[in-house]
This record gives sequence, C-alpha cells and structure tokens, in this order.
Amino acid sequence: MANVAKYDRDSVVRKAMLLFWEKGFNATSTRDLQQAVDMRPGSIYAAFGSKEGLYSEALKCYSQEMGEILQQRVSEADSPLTGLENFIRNVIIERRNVVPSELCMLVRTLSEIDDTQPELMSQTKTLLRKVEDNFTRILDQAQEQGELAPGANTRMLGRHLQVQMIGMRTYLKASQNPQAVEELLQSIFAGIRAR
Amino acid sequence: MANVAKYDRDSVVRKAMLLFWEKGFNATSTRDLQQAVDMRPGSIYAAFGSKEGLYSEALKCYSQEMGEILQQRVSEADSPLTGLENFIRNVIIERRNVVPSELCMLVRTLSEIDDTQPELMSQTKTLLRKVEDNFTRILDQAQEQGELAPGANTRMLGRHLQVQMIGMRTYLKASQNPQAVEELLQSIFAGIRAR
DNA sequence: CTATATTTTGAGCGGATGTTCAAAATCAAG
DNA sequence: CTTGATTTTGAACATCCGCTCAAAATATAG
Repeated sequence: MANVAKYDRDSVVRKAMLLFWEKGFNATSTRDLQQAVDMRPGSIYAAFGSKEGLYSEALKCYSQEMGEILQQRVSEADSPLTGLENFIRNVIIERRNVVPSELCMLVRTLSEIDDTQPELMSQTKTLLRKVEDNFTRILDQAQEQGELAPGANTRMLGRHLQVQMIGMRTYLKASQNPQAVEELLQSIFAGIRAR
Repeated sequence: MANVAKYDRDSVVRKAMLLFWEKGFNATSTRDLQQAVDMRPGSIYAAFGSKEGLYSEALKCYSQEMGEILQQRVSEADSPLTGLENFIRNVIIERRNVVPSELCMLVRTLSEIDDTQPELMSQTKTLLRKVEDNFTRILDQAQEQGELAPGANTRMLGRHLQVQMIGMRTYLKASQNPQAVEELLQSIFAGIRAR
C-alpha cells in the first residue's frame, strides 16, 4: 500500500446521483460531473470505469434512498396502508422542493436509455420491479392486519399503486399543481380502503 | 415565384416525429434527421429554423394524431366511457408494435427538456393539459348520458385517467407485460362505472 | 530519509454535434 | 432561350463530447 484515495465514494456517488437525477444521463456531461464531485477525469474513470458505470451506481444509490424512506414511513405509521400513503405523499409533495426533479429517476432513465445501453436498461427494470415487490409486500401486511379485504389481489394493487405514483409524479411536473395531486392521492387511498 | 419546394412538409414533420418519438430529442442527431426526411441541412434549417423548431412541429403532429384517434374511438363506441377505454387500450396495447415507443412522446419530452428550452417545455405542458381537457369533456358527456353519477367530479376523474394512462404506458415499457396492463385497464374502468 | 506502490492531474485525442453559407441547381415568367 | 428569384446542396466551422495516459503528487513501508 502506498497512497490511499482521498474521496468518499458514497458521497461522490450521491452527488453524481443528484446531478443525473436533475439533468438526465445524456444532458449531464462528464465535465458537469467533474465539477459536481470535484474530481478530475482520470480519477473518475479509475473509480467508475465510464459515465455509464457511475450512472449505474447513482441508480443504486437513488433506489436505496427511496427504499429507506419507504421503510421509515411504514414503520412510523399506524398501519401499513397509512405508511404507504405517507411515503407517496412525502416523495411526491413534501420533498418536492428539496429534490432535483419531480420525476422518478428510474422513469427518467427508462425514457432516455435505449438498447445501446442494455445493462442500464435491465438494471432500471429490475429496480422498478423491486418497487412493485415492496409495495406488494406492504399490501400483504395490510391484508394480514385486516386493513384490506381477504380477497384483495395485492400483486395487482401494488402494480396499480406504482402506476399511479409514476403518473402523479409526471403530472405534478407538468401541472405544477400539488393540491390536485394531494386530492388524487386521497381519492386513491379512499378507494383502496373502501373495498 | 421561381422555384417551389419539392418536399411535402406534413410528411417530413411526421417522419421527424416518428424518429424523435423513438429516440428522444437529445439522442436524435441532426444527421439522423437528415437521413430520415431525406433533406440536406440547409433545407431543413430554411424550413424549420432549428432542431428545436422541427421538434416543436413534431410535438404538434403527435398530439394531433392522438387527438384524432381519441375522437375516432369515442365516435365508434357505444358510449363515451367505452370510447375512452377503447382509446386507451388502442394506444397502449393494440398499437404497441406499430409505434416507435411505448411511452407518451409528451411525457418523454417532459423528461429530457429543461429550462434551457422554455418554449418546448411550455408547449408540452399545454398539450398535456389539452389531453386532460379532452378526457374531462368526454367524461362530461358520459355524465349527461347517465353513464356517470350526477355528483361525479369529471375534472378530477379526467386527471385521474391521464395519470393512469401515463403510468400504464411507462409500466408497460418497464414490464413488457401487456396482460398486466389489460387487467389494470379493466379494473380502472370497472371502478369508474361502479360509482 | 529512500524506495515503492498508488492516486491525482489535466492537456489533449478522435469523433460527434448543431449550424452556416457560398455555390450549384431548379423552375416560372417574359 | 434568357432572366431572376428561390431552393437545394454539402463542405466546413466552432464547439462540445466521452475518455486516455504520461507525468506529477502523495503516502506508506523499511
């Protein structure tokens, strides 16, 4: 051993994630990244291999943070369904002004990546699938606790929630109308509880 | 008058629209466009001013085609609600393999455009708002014909439908599971009719 | 301190990008 | 056919892109 890296890898990845989330993959140049993480190109490429490699780690970082927020909201809430509702409200509305984009970073990635980057594409699909799985798992808990009817299809309900979360985030970016989104959110969960 | 343009403007815009829809704004190079519409750069810039100008016309073309499909499906259907359902099914599922992308071109634009192109951004928002207005108008007709309860909030229902359509298109791109989307669609419209 | 292994630096490469513009081609009018 | 306005052409420009690599800096081991 002779010299040791001076940067904190997690902090670098997180800064890159925030920039990628804000501007997207294509619109973020390697020079933008160099400035954001305060590293020279040689160091970045030694650490991450390529712009795509760094983006891949940024995606992981994004998903992990989202997963932690979900877990936290569910554990703080009175019930699984309320935890889910609070998570979605927190991500879309409450954190709106402290976050680089209204959109989901995974959806953004899905929008601009094509088959020339098959690894990023399949990673993104896998991470989105994990969100659906997490939603479904929490809905299973809701069902066990009698918050959902015994016959409810939690897998389909999880898909439905993911679809609506994706749609609401996009809608908020387009409409800049958080109140409308709050109404939609309440109506969605009122519908789920009513069954 | 001396010389007259040899290209058909509408056909050029449509070809550009299909390419932009497939690859997005940033990933579509002007050379890609030159090949797709079989025009040299000078002619393109004389006709459209810039890549952004051509994209703007492509957005209009996309929205007009979508609007025509909606109108056609509604006029063919037994009822407004069925027309809406058939439109969404047609756009997301049936036309899946004859169209350049599962995603809505407007949503794609929203994903990759930022404030450095404010005109494209506001145009996109306006066009999305018109979709919501169209949905709401058709839901009003459904209400007049007794297909919806008199107390139903058609504006919010229209928003809800747009949110879910955006979400389902994104979900289909990620999951490649049209059957799941069909189930979601049926469940959405069953819920609407039940109220 | 010296020797050695590792990291950091930044100038620069090859190529792609959006756009321009002078020259050539085209076609209606006279 | 000649004239002249208009369109078409494509080479070329300035800039930016992702990325490389030899040289300099750094820190540990002996």
